Amino acid sequence: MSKPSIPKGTRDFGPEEVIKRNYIFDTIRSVFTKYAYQPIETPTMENLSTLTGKYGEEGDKLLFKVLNNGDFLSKANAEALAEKNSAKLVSSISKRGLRYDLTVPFARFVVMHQNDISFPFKRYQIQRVWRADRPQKGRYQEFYQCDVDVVGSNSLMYEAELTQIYDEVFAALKIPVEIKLNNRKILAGIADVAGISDQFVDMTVAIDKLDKVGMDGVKNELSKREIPAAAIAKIEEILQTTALADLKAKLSASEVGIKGVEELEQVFDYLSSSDLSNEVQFDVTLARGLNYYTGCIFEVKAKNVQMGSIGGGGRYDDLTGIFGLKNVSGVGVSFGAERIYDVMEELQLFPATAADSLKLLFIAFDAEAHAYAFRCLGKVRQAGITADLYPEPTKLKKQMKYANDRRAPYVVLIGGNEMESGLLTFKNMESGEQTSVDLESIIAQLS
RNA sequence: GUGGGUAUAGCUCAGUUGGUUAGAGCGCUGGAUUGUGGUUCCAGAGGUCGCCGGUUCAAAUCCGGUUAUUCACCCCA
Repeated sequence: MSKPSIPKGTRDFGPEEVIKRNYIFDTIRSVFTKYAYQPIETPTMENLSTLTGKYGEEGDKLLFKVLNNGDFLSKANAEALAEKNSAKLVSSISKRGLRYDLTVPFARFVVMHQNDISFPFKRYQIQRVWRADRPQKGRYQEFYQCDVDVVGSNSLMYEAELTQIYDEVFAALKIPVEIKLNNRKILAGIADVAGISDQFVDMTVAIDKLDKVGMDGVKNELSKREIPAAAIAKIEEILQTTALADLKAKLSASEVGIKGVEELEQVFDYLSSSDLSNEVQFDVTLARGLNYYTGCIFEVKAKNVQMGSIGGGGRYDDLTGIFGLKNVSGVGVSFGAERIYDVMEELQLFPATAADSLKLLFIAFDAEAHAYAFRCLGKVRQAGITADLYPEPTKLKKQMKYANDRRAPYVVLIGGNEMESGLLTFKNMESGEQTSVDLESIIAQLS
């Protein structure tokens, strides 16, 4: 007999974990709702054509494809099959794939329902996504994303609003964080000033690693990507800048760079009067790998913990363009629920929840008492108390052990004496004390 | 896609230069206690040593392959 298992990169969640995870999702959801974002859900599967080509060449490889139903092989591309060319074969045997993120399905959703949507459209979405990546610590093939986006407005008010959302969620979860802001236009300005506009992407990929490899590592990466030494020196100089005002002077030669600085200034202006619990700061070294971002970019890091970012996002000017709807700007951020969970576990921030899973367990000595206990159980539940009855009047030891394992704080024991007198044996599992009281006073005590 | 680690009881893991009947802790079952759990004591059940092959008188142990899993890199949340 082989042991059962689950696919690589997937996980089971026990009751305790689900309760904790729901605590995170509920907190996030309640903040989203307060800021007037609306929930949507999209299918687990999308048409493969919706997904392919949206995440780069690398991303296409990481898409989970769903095999067509029926006799899919008879319809397969014979040539590709003979060549054993998987990439070429895929389109003829798979027309669907699993969701890779929530942003692309959202763009598809907006385009499909554009006539039913009032813009600006503010939506949030908390669903699972799948990636056929090699799993490693904190990275899975199946995981949740919590996205909140607004499309159909260029207003920088939303950058400020999303910053407030980040601040409020992490304050509610009691995780001290650092919220970092930057603007892709500033990065474009840097490339401009350094004279390497055509190597902009290479530059951002290198800068993005600053946290991990340090300034020397970035310089190394830059020269490996064939960026001239003079440009590297210029980039290094600008990356030392911490104040937005200083940066403006250094980027004066670049129109787009100035624009980026001004945008950020306006965002900070919006935020100036708001009461934030966490540090929000400009960080010129923040780059973010994703290339569809065109304006402000966000990243959140937990303080006092060794952990990558637990949230990120940015503005994208033409998200829906690939699906045929031009000139719709969007801005959104994402919460890394799995990492937030790990951080909260490490900092022991989860509230005690075990008690509500079972408050009172009835234990019966014989069949007659069991029927009696079942009637009591109904009354207790009617009073809104989370209660249960052990399913058979078996040995006390076994029933008590179950109460203990479930961490029930109270137990009611019912046998002949109790049925005769109407006074039930009510036991406090923590102190071990027990008293003889009627059902009504038990209900009164636990309500 | 690239590179490394690991695989022994339900779980976490020991297991000597290759040598009788492969161990521990936890968990499980029973008992001490026929109306009392969490503590304690006693007893018991539970293993194709991932799989296939090779070396050897002899393999959990050495070698090759294979599968699973895990960590790191690329990339990403």
